[in-house]
Amino acid sequence: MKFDVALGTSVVVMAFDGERLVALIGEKSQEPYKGAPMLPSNWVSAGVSVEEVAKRMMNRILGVEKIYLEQLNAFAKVYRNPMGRVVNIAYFALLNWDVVKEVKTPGYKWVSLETSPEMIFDHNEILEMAYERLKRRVKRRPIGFVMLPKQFTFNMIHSLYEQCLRKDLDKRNFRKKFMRSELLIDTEETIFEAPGNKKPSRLYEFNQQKYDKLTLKGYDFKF
Amino acid sequence: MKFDVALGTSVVVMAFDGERLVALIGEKSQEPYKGAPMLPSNWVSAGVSVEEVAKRMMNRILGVEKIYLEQLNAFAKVYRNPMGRVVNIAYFALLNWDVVKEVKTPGYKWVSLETSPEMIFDHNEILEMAYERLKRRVKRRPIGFVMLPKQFTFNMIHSLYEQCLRKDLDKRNFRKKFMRSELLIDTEETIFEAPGNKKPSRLYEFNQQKYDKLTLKGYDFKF
DNA sequence: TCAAAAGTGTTATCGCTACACCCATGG
DNA sequence: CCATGGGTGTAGCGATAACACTTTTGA
Repeated sequence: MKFDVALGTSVVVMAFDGERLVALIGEKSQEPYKGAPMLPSNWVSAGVSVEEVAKRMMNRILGVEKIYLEQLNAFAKVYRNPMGRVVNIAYFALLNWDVVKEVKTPGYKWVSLETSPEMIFDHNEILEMAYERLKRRVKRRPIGFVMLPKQFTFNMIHSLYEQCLRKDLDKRNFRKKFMRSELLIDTEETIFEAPGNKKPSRLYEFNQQKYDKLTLKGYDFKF
Repeated sequence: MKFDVALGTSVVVMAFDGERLVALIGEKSQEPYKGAPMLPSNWVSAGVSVEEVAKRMMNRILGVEKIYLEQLNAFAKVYRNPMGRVVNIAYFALLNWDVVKEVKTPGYKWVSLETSPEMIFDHNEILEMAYERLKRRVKRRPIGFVMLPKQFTFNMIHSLYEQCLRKDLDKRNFRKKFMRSELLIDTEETIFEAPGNKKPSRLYEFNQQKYDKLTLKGYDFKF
């Protein structure tokens, strides 16, 4: 048994800025390719958990403790990193825009998923896989909510779904489908989504307890 | 950058013996835990591809070249292996029973998925994740066919699906649904599935070309 | 002609899709 | 009172699920 492989982790962090899906991009701090765009990444030393490293990194860059984090894939091609055999266990994270929009560490920035730059190594492939994963997840689990504030309008979740699935969704049918699931709580409160709007929008909350209960009984969310 | 992690791979190999789903189990060849049940596994040295190692291992044990292989997950917990930090990139493979039923290397054997033994480290968790993956895959991709002979009867694919999804499926509805997809070719041939059967069964083939063509046009298989 | 497995149709219900107008409000 | 965005209902269609008998063939 030989210990001759380096371990790293990259995290594709996604959020919804109200208009578009955005992803967090950093830049390489050392040669080679110093300054080149890359996903937020870290080495993982032998004694610590990969997930822990990913979480600490998110905390450092965005100042968040709680985070939706899920393993994406291991990227382990022999020649993916010219420095040697580096196995990258990539994660995919979803965060609430209001909480993370200010970046705490210089060098990182949010970019629209559509216009992400070319990155080092196989990081574009990782980003692509993360988007595909999001697309699938959003259809099968009520996961969109982690990208929205605790209370949100129907328009928010509607356009979030349109962005995730990259297609137009009929407003009425969308509402019906979500309402049928009975996973939303009508808070009876309203806000003006944009300044100057004529009519306020109702605010909803996701009913996590109900979802957990239904899931136990074999319910599966389908969108 | 420190190279202080060992890399290994395990493969969950599954097949359908006509009655049940089966998985390939090996045993540990060295202390500690010599003789203990484990998934087929191998070290991966720094210069070779993980997938390549997995394929070579399958070739050695089962004598197969072509194989349906897909990455399952990276298992990388700090304390998963008492010998040190071992990252295990696990794969999941599906094979045609007729081709693989004879095991070429002593120490390996097929066991029913239902009665799989307790294994070393986190190998039971890996097996469990592979089964869950199969369950999902089988619903969204016509993947069951790789576990069947080129020509198969409706009963075969029917009971394969029942085993994968672990529930009874109505014979008529199942047939209708599959037929509607038009992905099966009726070979016009028949066989007696079991010796002594009174009536022969029709043989079908999966129409891979048609599936590929439909997929390009945005068709998605749903079961 | 009988036993055994293969193969076949119909109906009721449900969810999906497509589509257009009214409502509440602030300016 | 009007302009703007928020919010609502219905009808047709296709998919699903439940259900039992007929056909074929070898023995």
